[in-house]
Amino acid sequence: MTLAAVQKKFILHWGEMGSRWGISRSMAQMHALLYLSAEPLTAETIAETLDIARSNVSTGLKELQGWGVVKVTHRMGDRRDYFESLGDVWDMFRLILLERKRREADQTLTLLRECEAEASSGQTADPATAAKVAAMRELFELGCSFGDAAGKLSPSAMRRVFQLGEAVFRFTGS
Amino acid sequence: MTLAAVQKKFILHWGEMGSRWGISRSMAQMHALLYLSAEPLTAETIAETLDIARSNVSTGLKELQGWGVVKVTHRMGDRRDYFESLGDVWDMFRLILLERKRREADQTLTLLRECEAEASSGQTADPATAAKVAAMRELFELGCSFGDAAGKLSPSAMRRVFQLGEAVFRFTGS
DNA sequence: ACTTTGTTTCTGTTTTTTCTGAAACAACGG
DNA sequence: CCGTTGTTTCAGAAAAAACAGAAACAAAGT
Repeated sequence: MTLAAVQKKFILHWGEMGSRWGISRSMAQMHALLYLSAEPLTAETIAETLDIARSNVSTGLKELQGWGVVKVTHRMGDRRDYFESLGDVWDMFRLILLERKRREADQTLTLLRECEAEASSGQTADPATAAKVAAMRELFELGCSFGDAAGKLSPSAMRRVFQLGEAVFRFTGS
Repeated sequence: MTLAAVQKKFILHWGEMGSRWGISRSMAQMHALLYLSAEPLTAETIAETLDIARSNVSTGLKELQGWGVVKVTHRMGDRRDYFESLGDVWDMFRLILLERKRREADQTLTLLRECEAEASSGQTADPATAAKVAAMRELFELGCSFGDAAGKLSPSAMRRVFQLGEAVFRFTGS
């Protein structure tokens, strides 16, 4: 499989972005490739096209499936797994948002609650600490529930929220 | 300077979270320490407290100032720089959001526009690619302007948006 | 002007993360 | 039940990032 210049550019940038956000470069590249591809690809094809180890592809694909952004399909008379990305960008965005919240924000919120309890009851820390921790806890609490609500939106509803943009905030402010 | 158990816990977790989001562990720890601290600290104190190299602290503080979340202050009769974090979590959130958008999303948007132009005019790529790139470009476009709008909100307004949560989306859906 | 105090830059080291290739494993058809 | 085809696991290698310490640099007081 040969990539056009545009496709290469897109895939490389996607890989770069991934690595800045704590997602391994090759995994992000696989995702980009599958997203651009008109039809599902085999792990073998992906490995050849991106020139990365077969095993690495296998691991990455498993991980991408864990995020919910890649699915397996099959063809009649072909035992191989074919992989395809979600087609809808808004759906992908939604899934990544939710998953990331679940893995990181929820866990942080739990810890912040523990800290808050310790800080307010404990004698060791100064009172300022307790207040700071509480403020942070509130931010994460509100952020988590906001994220949950956003994650329930349909792709079209989410798109509309983004489109309205400032208008949404004007509504809130009034 | 000695840290209470709660403070250590908070700082270590913050460092961990940072590294998952592409921010170096030590920088995130410095930020956490300054956030918790009731008063501004010198670079020296930070280095001792967190047990990291003085030079590393210097670099990290510069970077944190670049993000706008840390400021320098001074004391009468003391030549040293004292560093303090922003006190308001919403303000910090806002700044990080904006800065991250500026550094990553804007740059991606530019690239996507280039790709879109190449994909639609060029002959090399299949038509599916052009459509996929265009959809992604739209997502980033709307996301960027939404981010800009959100970044203009005052801390209290932002807090209100988060609090309203689902209600905001119901408004949008109607 | 020089010394003291404080900050930054830079190079090499360490640590962490990512990736590879081989070997183990699984499933299916003949 | 064995060979073929495909996937996964794992230990070690490679790459990237983060970090330490020394040396250079800056500024201010004396």
